[in-house]
Amino acid sequence: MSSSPAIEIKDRLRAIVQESFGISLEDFAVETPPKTELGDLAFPLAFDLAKRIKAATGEKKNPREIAVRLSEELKALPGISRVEVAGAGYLNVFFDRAQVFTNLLSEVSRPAVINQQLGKLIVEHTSINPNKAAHIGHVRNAVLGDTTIRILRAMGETVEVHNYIDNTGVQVADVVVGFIHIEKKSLDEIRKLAEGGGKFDYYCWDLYAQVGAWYEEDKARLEIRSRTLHEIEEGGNATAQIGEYISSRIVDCHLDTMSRLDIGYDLLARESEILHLHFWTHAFEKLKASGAIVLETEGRNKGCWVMRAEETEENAAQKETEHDADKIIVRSNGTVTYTGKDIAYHLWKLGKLGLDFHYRNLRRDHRGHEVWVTTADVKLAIDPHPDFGNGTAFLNVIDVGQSYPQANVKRGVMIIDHDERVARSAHLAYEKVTLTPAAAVELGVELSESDAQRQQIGMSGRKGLGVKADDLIDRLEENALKEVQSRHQELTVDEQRLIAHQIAIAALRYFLLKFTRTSIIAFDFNEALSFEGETGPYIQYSAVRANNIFRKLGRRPKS
RNA sequence: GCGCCCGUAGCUCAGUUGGAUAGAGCGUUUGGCUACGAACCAAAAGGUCGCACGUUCGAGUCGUGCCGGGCGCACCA
Repeated sequence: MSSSPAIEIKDRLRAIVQESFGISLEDFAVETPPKTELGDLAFPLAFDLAKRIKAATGEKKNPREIAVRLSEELKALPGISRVEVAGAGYLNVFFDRAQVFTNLLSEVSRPAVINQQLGKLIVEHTSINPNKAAHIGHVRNAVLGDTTIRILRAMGETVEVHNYIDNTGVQVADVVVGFIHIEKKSLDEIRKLAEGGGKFDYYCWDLYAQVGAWYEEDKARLEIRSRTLHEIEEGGNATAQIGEYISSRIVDCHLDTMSRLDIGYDLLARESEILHLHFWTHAFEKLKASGAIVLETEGRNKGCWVMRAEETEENAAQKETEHDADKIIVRSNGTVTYTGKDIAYHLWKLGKLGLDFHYRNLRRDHRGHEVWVTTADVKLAIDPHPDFGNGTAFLNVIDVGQSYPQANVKRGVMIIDHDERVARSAHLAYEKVTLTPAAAVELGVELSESDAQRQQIGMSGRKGLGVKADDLIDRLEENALKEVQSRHQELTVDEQRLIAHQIAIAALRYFLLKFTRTSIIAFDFNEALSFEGETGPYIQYSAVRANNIFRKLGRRPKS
């Protein structure tokens, strides 16, 4: 058997059906019978065939008869010990288990094929605002992205991993405001603080929450925010320097946190470069030339360049009424919205922009892999560098709340160049991680009466409410270390720590993946810290035991 | 108002293109470490798959309409 027994049998069945009934099948169902006595695989195919034969010829066929005929043809296939027809027409297959197992074993130990069917995929994940420590919700993003990448690579695909750094956004501006206007610190003082050994990302976490409260006290202070943001966007001034320094240090912290989880990146693409290297100017021309955006000369959006909502029959009638889904790309004051900047970035990702970043090395990560970062400064640029961008599709791991802007980004890119590479690009959406009231209390949060009644409480960076990633990993490692020490006193402390670390990250990664992407995870400490039952450590335990069995057999599968 | 997501055992969740008696973990109860590692295993109890109608030989799964919870629909990102 070549690939998997199920696929082999399916192929054979497809051929039999074509030959015997003249019907060409697409994919069809395989299932596991409810009891092992009924077989290893079951095909409810005969029901479907009966229906199709009746539709085509009007002839009524008994599903059971069809199943019997299929079973006789199928018996000869190697790896099958027998085939039975059960119930009203199920086709149940029994494996020659020894042979199937042996084949599977050699299959598993074979190296991954080089597939490359999809060209170079660009997967963007993590993309945390560089103004405070990463929390558990950010880790859900990173783990989902990293695992997707591992699966694609295991399938032989080529993947380039991006982490988008929004270093010129409002969130960075807020922390800059905190340092300058609340703490009255100079760049040197901030530098001293960041390099002083404490956790700078934790410091900013608290400061960011303070800034939120500070604005609340006096709304007039919001003027300071927009002025600060403007200076950061423009660059080349003292405020921008502070912003640059803070966001870079926080990115370091994020990379350290992600390294603990064995997550790495190829390229950090920074928003400041998208601005300063005029990516937008080029994208703007393309958007205009393709007719993707139009300048409104009247109405509410007068003076803006907008991407018109897709006209469907349903909304055509509503077009004139109050709700209008047109997306503004350029504001009437001439500045670009985030959607516009993201369209420019995505055109670059697919090699459709006609411009490139400059690049420099940032660091080697925990695996010794070189991480690159974009730069606008030619003097800092390192050449040669890997060929970034020019992907054949992009996959963006971004929370589901951004489905609407993400859809607009894809649509904008699609209008400029309508090809299948864009069509198969996608927003990999996931839901957020919230806190159970119990978890919030454990974090020392005082709950209002209405909050205590709720099933879940949203994390809020602005309020400083959330489970920091490093704290959680620390707790997991401590718990795991206790367990390891109680079982393996013969190991050195370093060995114990290494094992505890591996167990801890398995627990966390598995915990974040075991839920459907689109379901909200209400974070519970007990559940997340558990090593028993349906957990990562249980899978590790199973793998270790299986390996020990192979070792005792005198051979082991390559992992 | 429009759109999206969620609703399945006491709790947290699986359930692939519609298929046989709706599953797992946690928790509860019972039993098991001189056998392949007890971070485990064996077993018991536990269900109006939110509600209703429809399509189908067959619906947790598809359609329509409701109910409950959450989130989008900015000249924010």
